[in-house]
Amino acid sequence: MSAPRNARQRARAEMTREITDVARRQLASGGAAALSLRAVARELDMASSAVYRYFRSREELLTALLLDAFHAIGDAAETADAEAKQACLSATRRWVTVAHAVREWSLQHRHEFALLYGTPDPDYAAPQTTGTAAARMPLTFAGILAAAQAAGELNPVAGPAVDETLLHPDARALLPQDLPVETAVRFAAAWSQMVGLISFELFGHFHNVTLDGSQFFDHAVRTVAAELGMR
Amino acid sequence: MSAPRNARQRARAEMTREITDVARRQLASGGAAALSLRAVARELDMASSAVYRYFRSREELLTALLLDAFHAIGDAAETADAEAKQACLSATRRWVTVAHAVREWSLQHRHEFALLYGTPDPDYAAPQTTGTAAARMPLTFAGILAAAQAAGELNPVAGPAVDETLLHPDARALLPQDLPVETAVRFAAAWSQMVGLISFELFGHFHNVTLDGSQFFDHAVRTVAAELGMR
DNA sequence: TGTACATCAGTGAACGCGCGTTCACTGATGTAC
DNA sequence: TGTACATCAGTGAACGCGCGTTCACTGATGTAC
Repeated sequence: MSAPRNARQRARAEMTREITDVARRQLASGGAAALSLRAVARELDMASSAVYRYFRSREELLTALLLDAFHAIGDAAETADAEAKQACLSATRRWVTVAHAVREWSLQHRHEFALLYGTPDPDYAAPQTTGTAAARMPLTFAGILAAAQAAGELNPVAGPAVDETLLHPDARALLPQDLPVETAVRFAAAWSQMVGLISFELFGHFHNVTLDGSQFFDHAVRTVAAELGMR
Repeated sequence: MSAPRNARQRARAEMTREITDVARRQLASGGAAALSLRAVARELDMASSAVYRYFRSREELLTALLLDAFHAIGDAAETADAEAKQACLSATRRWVTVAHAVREWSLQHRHEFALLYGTPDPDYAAPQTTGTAAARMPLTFAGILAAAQAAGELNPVAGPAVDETLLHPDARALLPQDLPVETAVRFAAAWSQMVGLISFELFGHFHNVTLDGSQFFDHAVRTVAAELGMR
């Protein structure tokens, strides 16, 4: 992962970037199913076989796009959170701000969002380990909750008791160890429901539900944040 | 829509059913993208062109499957609700029971669920009007909320004020006119979040969140029901 | 009841399309002496 | 600095695949007289 040393390596890095850029555009306009190596090569005026110098298969190219997208949505969340933090917003308002940023990114990158959180492509087995990329967005929300707790601004929530084993250790690890497990479970549900809401809107299932997706989302997210016990 | 009169019409009805059955099986095993008229014809030992006597295009066949699936998930919800009603369960328990029934159907029919609530297929424009089919499942939940209200067992919910225009008239129409708009909005959000949770689990995004999808879902749905003000 | 005609299910070949991937190759860039 | 060899980007043809849809046709079923 060191910097490219000579002309050949620089050219290689640039070509790789051009290929993923074109591929991302094609993904954006027609979804993962519409992404074809041949079409990418065509747009770059090269033989389709040449792409194989850069990616061993269509699957490997898709994986690169998947990782990029995880980082992009993570960036969107982190950037919005940094601004919210600087503006000294309350935990609830930070949460809502970041949620809107994630929704906006998703609206502007529907097919990339679909690649991350939509119906999986039966012909494409997403890699088991997406490293830290996939965790960045949820981790941003976890950070907000953690900050609220650290500041002693987290009200305990009422609700059914839950078992420690309900949460996956990986999910538990995102959150402070001293956070009550009830709150941790609520957090996981809140995050899932938020992403679920975005899917719903993106995939067109809101047409008969609300006339104002943004306001509806705002309301839902605000409610969820309150129920997490944040101020 | 009258009963078939003669042998030819009976044969036609039966053949149509056979085609949709085979198509549904193929949809179930590989998703909408993997459904091909040629494969269906092959499985039925007929020329691929023969299918065109029954469906004018692949799209028309998919639409038939879509409608079937809406009815099937509606059936699952209504059947569970009828049992819950007969067992005189509380509104909350009715809600949770039906939610589990919907989840179970979805787990057993992943690809059909994906057709209804997953990433839309760019090559397939789902019909604008799915008639009453699509409404059956949400309507079942609306009925539970309405019954709770009619019985005076609905606590008012606290939360941000909302505008009447936030909800689509179609969604509003599912619910009693005298239901507070705040509750109506919460209902819409609750239903969307529930379907969103199911998508999430089905599409494999829960692997790192929970170890027990059913229990996690139970917890989330129970919480949501409580927040709707049901007992 | 029988005949003439219309309807319609099903056939098989064909059209035109695009895909992922492989392979032997050419020619340019990089490296070791 | 120059030469010999190795590395590697890119080419173009080919393989093998499957798809949706159309079309002229055959032969069976249904209908009107």
